[in-house]
Amino acid sequence: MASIHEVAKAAGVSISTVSYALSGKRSIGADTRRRIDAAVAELGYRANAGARMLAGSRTNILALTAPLHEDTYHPAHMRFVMAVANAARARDYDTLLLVQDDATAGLERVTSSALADGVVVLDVDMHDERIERLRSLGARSVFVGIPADTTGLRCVDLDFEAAAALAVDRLVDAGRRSIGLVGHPERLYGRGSNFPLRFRRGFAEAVERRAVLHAEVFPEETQAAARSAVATLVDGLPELDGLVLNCNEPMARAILADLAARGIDVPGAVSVVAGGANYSTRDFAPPLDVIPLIAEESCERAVELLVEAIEHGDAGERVELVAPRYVTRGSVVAYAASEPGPRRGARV
Amino acid sequence: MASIHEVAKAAGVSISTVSYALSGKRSIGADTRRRIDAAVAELGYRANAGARMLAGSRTNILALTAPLHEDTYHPAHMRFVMAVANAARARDYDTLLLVQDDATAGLERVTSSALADGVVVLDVDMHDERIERLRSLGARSVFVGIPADTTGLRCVDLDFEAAAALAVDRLVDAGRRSIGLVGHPERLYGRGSNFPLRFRRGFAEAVERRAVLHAEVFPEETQAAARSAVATLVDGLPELDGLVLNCNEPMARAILADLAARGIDVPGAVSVVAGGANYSTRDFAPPLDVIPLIAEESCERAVELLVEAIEHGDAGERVELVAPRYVTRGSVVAYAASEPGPRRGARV
DNA sequence: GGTGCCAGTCGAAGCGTTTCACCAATCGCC
DNA sequence: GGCGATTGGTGAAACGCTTCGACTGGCACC
Repeated sequence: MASIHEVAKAAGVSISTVSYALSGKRSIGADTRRRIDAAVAELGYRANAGARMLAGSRTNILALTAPLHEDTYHPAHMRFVMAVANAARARDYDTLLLVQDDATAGLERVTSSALADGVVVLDVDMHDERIERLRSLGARSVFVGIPADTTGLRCVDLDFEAAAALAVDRLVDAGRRSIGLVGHPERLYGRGSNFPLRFRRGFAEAVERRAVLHAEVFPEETQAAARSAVATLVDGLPELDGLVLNCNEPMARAILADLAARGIDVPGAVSVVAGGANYSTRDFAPPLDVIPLIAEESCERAVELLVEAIEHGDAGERVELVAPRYVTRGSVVAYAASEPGPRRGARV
Repeated sequence: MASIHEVAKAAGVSISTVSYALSGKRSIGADTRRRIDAAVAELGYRANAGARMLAGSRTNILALTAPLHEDTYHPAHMRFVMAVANAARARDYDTLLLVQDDATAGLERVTSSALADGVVVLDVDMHDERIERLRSLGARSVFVGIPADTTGLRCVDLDFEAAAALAVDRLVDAGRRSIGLVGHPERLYGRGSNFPLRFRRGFAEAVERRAVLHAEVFPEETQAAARSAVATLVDGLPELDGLVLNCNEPMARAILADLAARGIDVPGAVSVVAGGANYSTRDFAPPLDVIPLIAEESCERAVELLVEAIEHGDAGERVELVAPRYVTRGSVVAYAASEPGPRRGARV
């Protein structure tokens, strides 16, 4: 309510002095500064946002475009939204939420009305319509996820290919030679949500490179599909002794439950790793080794990049892949020395 | 980028005419309007947000304060956030997200800098610290949830007491006489998230009023707790033939699974209703009758109330309870005529 | 043919900042 | 002791919009 004018009067200085004292863009005498601080505290002064935007041509607001697809996994989505908002706040930015149809349409509004200084793009599709939109608007933006064509784009994401490779490597290093992949439902790969695709590619390359047997399944998100997925793997890969999970939490649990029901010992007979998982595997039975997908990590880096671009006018293209980290919880073990053969022994 | 000045020049009219044409606050000649519209389209004009805020002293932004407690159920939380953002957009408002510690601290910032026109408060505690904060800031706000003291507050929420009563009534009307309640973990009632409390109270009153046997359990969110909860109910209420669920989805599933494991037939032996549920019960086995907690309903009404207050300066206090709706899916049935006795018969 | 009214248009005064250009005093240095 | 640099301060010009008051024709009415 109080304006900078009143603060200036109360402190006995000019308006511009108050502005400089508050922004820190010029040095201010110690005494003057004290009087200004006192006046600000006294009056509970807070710069008017609209005036600041108008004069400063900066809003300190980031738009967050977060559509919700039918197949979006809500808890994960939530984490990313929160993570962006927190990262923004840490750099003194507020976050404007663009959801549903407005996730695309709203870009024009907030961008060309200069409501937001930049845009954080969540849940990126391979050929995302927001890419073109943002390009034509000339808006500063950062993508959390990697679309097909990244020219001119700022992107951050977990390195899913490396994550898949890491999972395979650990299993192979533990002596596993027949490795299955449980991926997302097939249709996801079509639509072009791209991380499943990258993980899948990473897996394919890794099993090739390590020259091990392998099989892949992409079950729908039902218990029945989980069961038949396990059946497919076991039938198709009789020596199955390693499993990489790149699916949602309920599916991961269902797979484990089915393994247990079949009397397949984890990790003895089949060692298991969850890769690119946005959930905790600590309370799984057994707790799973995991290469986590940490929302905070990607989002913080993304916001950092965007804010840098906004404040220092950095141009351009940049794709940053966050290196995967392996968390051991005991679900991958080497074969016991006394038991050189694979699963068959343990199975009985 | 283009300013109103350029639009005015292009249309051959004055700035104020453009402003009036765009806001509709004064009538405009048909021809003038046409020229202005053409110029706007041509130039891709969009009013500068900062300037508009400054001059109009309205921002068309709603702040959404949505802290995430440890025990917040993410998917539900997500729904409410989305619902608010959508409702706001439908009324031409944008949504600024205030999360975590900023959920409280940010209120001062966005409010006294006139960044937001009003505040939507989510996840309301019985004695929420944001209440005092908002009161002292004199900010327009609406609470989705009902705190202990509602004087001077605008609140909207599902009528959980009525929901509980409705659940009990349906069971009793179906001839059920021994009704159990599965609530939230005990600590939730202490902390003062208030809807569990209201549901619990509604249940207590209803079973009293209908004079039926009853028991209540408040399991932690684990499978083991679910099992022991069922055990407690069955032991404490040997004739148990009706069950009201006011818990999260995983717990509800776990309870059903345990009933099945015990060979207790749903709905024959025990009829079940989920009350105030924020999840779908359609794919449950069996699908459950439900009194849904619909985020969109509460949030839309809340935003409507808030926007009304902002735009028409409506003052004050108002508590609106959304009437519960009962959705039948077949998990509540009357006893078969041939089988007057309760559960025992069906159990064998 | 006044009088009053209304629709349509305009000019200009804010709104509350930031920032540029300018000035005065002080300081260090040869 | 004179000169340039530095420090701390000021006034005023933007920034791009909304809105008030004033103005002008045209129209209806008696």
